Amino acid sequence: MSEHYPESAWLREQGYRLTPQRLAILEVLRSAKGHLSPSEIYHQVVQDMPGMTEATIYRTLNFLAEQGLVLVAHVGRGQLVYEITEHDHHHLICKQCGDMKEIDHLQLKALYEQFLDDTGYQINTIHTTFFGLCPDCQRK
Amino acid sequence: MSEHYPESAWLREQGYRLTPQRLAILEVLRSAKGHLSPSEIYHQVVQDMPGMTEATIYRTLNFLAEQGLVLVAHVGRGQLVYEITEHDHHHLICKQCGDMKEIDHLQLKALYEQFLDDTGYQINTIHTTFFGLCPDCQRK
DNA sequence: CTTGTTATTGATAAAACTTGCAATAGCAAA
DNA sequence: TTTGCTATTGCAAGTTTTATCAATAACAAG
Repeated sequence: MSEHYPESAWLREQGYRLTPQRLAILEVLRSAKGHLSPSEIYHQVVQDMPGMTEATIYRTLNFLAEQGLVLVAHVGRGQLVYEITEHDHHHLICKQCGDMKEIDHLQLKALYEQFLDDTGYQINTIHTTFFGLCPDCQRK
Repeated sequence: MSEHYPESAWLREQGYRLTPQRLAILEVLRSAKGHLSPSEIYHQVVQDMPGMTEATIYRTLNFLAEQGLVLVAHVGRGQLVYEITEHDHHHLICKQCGDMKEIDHLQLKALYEQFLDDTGYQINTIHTTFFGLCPDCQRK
């Protein structure tokens, strides 16, 4: 992302600032295919931005996640991973072999609407991880 | 949980051992209502078991989660929380005020079966957290 | 372009979590 | 009961993540 992306204008409207650090992190996420962990992001960003701190990485990722510009996912064990918000999707992960499939958001839309009816809750997090066994691992 | 719970026999059958540490942690989780964080669990367990280490808490929680005896949940920001596997349920959490509702597993059963049809994946993790806005926070 | 406000960063320390390894202790089998 | 195997623990060091706070720098307004 650079200055002309729509997110930029939007952030400013909210009273937030467009810092080089935020732009760099978003740029890395945007050009990445799939998930990145905080340390992966750090190592990529620090190359073009020697001053970058890990603390800033964590703070910025939390901030961007709250703003909905990036998605947080808890895929498997260990650290959380982040990815740019592009198309609404979810993950289906094999606990055995780690294989990962994407689930289109449309498949959950009906469920979300049902939650609204049942509980009055309006779902907005958009990202859900389901764990299971892939067909191969079920056989073993 | 103590020696006579069914989990005990099952663990032994798998070749795992029934240690006082595991029993104590399970006992704390069993008598707790709702979620506990690792440090909460530690502070409770260490009272009756002075030797208990935090490293053991983390290792044991991961172990019990892998075995399916406890559920891990990512409720809100910050650390993961754990609870005993008793009735299958999920969580619906308000991102604004933190209010939490339980969702019965039956509401997701159809979805899980659909995943099996579409992808061949058999869901086994049983615990999913949905984030959204509760009715009150939607008005503001 | 200059200035003032304050959101954001960097640096540091603290907290949370993980890992490696030698010593301990479950428990199966004799 | 006693013995042997090895899963598990405790300890200590290492890594990851969060919190604090003074200094910096976006950006709106003059």
